[in-house]
Amino acid sequence: MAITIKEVAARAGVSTATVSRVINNKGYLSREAVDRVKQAMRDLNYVPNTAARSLQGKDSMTIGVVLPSLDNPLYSELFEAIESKLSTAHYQTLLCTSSNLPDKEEEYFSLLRANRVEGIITSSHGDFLKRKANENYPIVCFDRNISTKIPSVQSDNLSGGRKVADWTVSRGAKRVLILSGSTEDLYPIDDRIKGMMSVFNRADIELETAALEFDSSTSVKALLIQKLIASRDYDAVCCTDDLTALMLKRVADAMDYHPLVTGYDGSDFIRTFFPDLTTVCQPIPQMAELMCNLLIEKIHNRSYQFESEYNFPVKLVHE
Amino acid sequence: MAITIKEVAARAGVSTATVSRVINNKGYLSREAVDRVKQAMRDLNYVPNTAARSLQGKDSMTIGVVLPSLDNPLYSELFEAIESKLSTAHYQTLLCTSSNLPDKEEEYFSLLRANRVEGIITSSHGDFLKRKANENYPIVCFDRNISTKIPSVQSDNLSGGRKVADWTVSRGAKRVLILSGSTEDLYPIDDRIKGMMSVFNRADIELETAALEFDSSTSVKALLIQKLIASRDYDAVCCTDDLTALMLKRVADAMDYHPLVTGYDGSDFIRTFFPDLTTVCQPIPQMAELMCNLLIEKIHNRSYQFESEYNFPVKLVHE
DNA sequence: ATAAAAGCCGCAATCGATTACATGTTTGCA
DNA sequence: TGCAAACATGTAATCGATTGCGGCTTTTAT
Repeated sequence: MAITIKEVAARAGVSTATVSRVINNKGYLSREAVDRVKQAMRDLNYVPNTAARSLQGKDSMTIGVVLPSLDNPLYSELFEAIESKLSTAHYQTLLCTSSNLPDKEEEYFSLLRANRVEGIITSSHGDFLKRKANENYPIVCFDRNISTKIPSVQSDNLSGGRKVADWTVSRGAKRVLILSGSTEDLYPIDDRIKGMMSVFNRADIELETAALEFDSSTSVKALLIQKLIASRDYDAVCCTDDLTALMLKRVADAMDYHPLVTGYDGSDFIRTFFPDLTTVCQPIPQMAELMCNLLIEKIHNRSYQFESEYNFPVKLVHE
Repeated sequence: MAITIKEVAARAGVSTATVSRVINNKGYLSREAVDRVKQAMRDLNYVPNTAARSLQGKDSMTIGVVLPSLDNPLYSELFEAIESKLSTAHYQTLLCTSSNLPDKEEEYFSLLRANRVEGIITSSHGDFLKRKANENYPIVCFDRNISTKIPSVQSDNLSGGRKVADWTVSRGAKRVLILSGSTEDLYPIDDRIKGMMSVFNRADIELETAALEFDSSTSVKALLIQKLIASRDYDAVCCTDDLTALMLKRVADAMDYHPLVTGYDGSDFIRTFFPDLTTVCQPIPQMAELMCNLLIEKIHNRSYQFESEYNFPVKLVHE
């Protein structure tokens, strides 16, 4: 068994209280006591038991983040922005990824709460979140309308969808494929598509839609895409996220087929390394900052009432 | 304050002992007691306090990961691979990112240990790790030779460097720039450069080296790179990581200057979306798996002695 | 019918540290 | 010299959960 404070106290010939004071450098201490305790700690190779310490119930000053995955730079940038913001507010940040599995999401929620995080930022859509909605525990969602009690910080997906479609129409497209990166009926993607459709329908565009299985490997996705565009029927493909757009571009390029392509998300990474991809850019750092501020506000004041949605404007970027 | 076992017990009309038995499914329990306790836990949204539990010597079944950042897909893929592997071994995983700040690394180490993680996987190089080396606490490093007591799981950086250089020479380069993504004298990058140099020197190549500040923004980096290659003096640039290589390629393309370019790391993401970048591919999933296995072994058997290095072979990929 | 076994559950000690409070000693200053 | 403030340290309660022990009740077996 590991050395405890008692053994240190015994060896130094003082009480455990004095040892604790030395460890925390708190209260009055004589030079001599400090020396003796420190010597004893060194002699015994003492390491304080952190579990016992945190049982004393101080604030953990820690916030948890649950994201589906880090494959998409959107999420890694979001996390980095959150971490950085929370860090300046003297909070530490713990991240868990759920691979989009609802069970895992819930398990990680429990883990974080068991570890006494003071609040959670998430992009989960698990139903269990609905159940948590009434707890008044500080939770903020990224781009997920779970409940009126849990705020969704999001960008204006409808408007983003419209902008993409406007641009596509303005470039003269007549037959368009809307390609979703996920088969699930997810909230934000849904709105993006709605936005696109509202424009395309009015413009009398020939429209088709398709979706990829979220958890397919990249090579399977490539094959699916290949099948979808084998007919070369479309003169534009509007994707609901950048990675899908890039994948499509690659596959199409290989076929020497060059439809207009648009993505969605506009992470820094994508814009740096694929500046010629037309995409809708979400203000990730600002969204991260708002989520952090909302969460901290709620932590300090449990009766704080969130709005149910916070919408950020988006902008279309193209070469 | 959070709900404790006492309040659950009160609401269910039983003792804390019974609640604890329900939680741990241990000892004799009546159907009725179980139901009442579970209901009370649900009603109160009870989450057990891990600190208190681990004070009783319970395992947390949680492992911590500390990485410098998630900007590089190398790290996000590494993390995803670790999480997935640990998940099948019934461990949960917590991630912290340190922005390469030694103080933050140390703080996050303390945080993770306070949360009773059973071991830590990290890619930190903070000196504090050296101090921890003697504690016999389970730690495994990714690509960092900190101490003989802490194993470094890495790929063969020397050989990777040589492969890059061989390829560059075979393509007829005469004047080469070695461009490092970091000014710090970091272990793995160092070896990569050594490997490159050993080949270039023998082949009588005109060689220069340069390094970018690690924490500059992408736009600042682009400017620095622009300055470095303004003379168009090199017919090849060997970078110590893929992101630097991509950045260089972009800047050079914009100048209509097309030297040979090589990267290093070979993450899935880069290979999928930049298949024509010549790079050295590290077996990330395998490395992640070994790190997990080593850590778990050490957790189960504290007297297990690690090797000080585990080297994986690398392969050069080019179009 | 009756003892032994099994089932159910509460009391209270325990884990290792922190800290309010109490007690005793010095020091400072009028 | 006297008395309050500052200093030094110890005692014991406390944090939240676990668990050995013991007592009471219900089965089971003979």
